[in-house]
Amino acid sequence: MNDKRLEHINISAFQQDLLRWYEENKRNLPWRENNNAYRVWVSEIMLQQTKVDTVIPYFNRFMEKYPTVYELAEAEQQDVLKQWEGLGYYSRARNLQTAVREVVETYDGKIPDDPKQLGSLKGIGPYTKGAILSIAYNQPIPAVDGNVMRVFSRVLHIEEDITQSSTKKLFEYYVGEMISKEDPSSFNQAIMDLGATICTPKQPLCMFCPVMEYCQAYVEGIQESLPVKKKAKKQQKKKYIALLIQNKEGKYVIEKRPDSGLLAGLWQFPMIPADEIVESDWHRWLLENYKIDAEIKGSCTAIKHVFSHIIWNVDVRKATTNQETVSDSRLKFVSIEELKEYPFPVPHQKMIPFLEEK
DNA sequence: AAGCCGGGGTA
DNA sequence: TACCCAGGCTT
Repeated sequence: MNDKRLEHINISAFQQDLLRWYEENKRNLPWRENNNAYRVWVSEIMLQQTKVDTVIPYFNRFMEKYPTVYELAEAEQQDVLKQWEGLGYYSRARNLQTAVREVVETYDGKIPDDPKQLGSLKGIGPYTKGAILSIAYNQPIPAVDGNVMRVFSRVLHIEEDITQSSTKKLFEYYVGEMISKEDPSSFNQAIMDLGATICTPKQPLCMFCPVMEYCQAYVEGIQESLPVKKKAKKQQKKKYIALLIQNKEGKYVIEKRPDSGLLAGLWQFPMIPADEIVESDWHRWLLENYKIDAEIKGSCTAIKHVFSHIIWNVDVRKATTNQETVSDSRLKFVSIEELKEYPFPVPHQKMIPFLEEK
């Protein structure tokens, strides 16, 4: 391999300075109370593309409701999604439960410490596999995420585009060379803490960095221009009309989204794709697609919601119907109280306060 | 390799 | 706005 970047660095001294800093400065986080593999696993899934502060309350609630793999394995998927409501990337929740069920059935409830077995579980990719093996089982395996690539792109002056999959393998190689064989758990977590608190994306606090003397980018004064990352393309915009359809019993129509794709398995208020359907056709379109005959009223609020790859602009309108039942099995009439038991995506949660309003 | 998949926080 | 975040799955 290409070890030029490692020639100038004293790996053992780097490890020592990093680990000493970590011991004194590590963050006090709920999933660090112990190294229980299930807790590590759940935390790592929740932390995918999600900040620590966002995860903490979800993690605590989740652990209270599902303390071990057995409670989670036996839960209803809709209840798990309700626990995940607002956290995003809902396939994480579905995959986690699928994997937990496999652990219960195939491994007698014990989370595998074998890399091949662990990595074959649904939702456990290269990063999460490395994180669980190192943190829970103290195996010297890299756990390369965006944080780690940022830190090492600077320490080793690596200019490869970190959005490329080949680049991730390069970092896995280097971390494999650098990781402490005595305390891989602390090493991996130390890099994460360093990336989150000091080696930040913008204006890194190099003055407080425990490994600044080993950092090639700092020596060259180019830490702000690393890592190199290709720009993401802009999101496409989509317009919808969301309908709060009330019947004479005061109940509202909600709809379960398909089992795959965006917001899979979550519930929402019926939506008309306003890019495709002109206003004069709304009533007919609703009748044909939802089998609901409703009188659509004026707009009561507008909601903009930015996803990673789409932007929704939703015009929310009240509507009334004389129907008391719906023929489509993905549809339901529910009271405002009942509605709160269903998992809703955030943009639709924001519509709920407008239900009671007159 | 590129696209899909949420939501919140920051400069 | 734009960018970022303890990524993985599908195509």
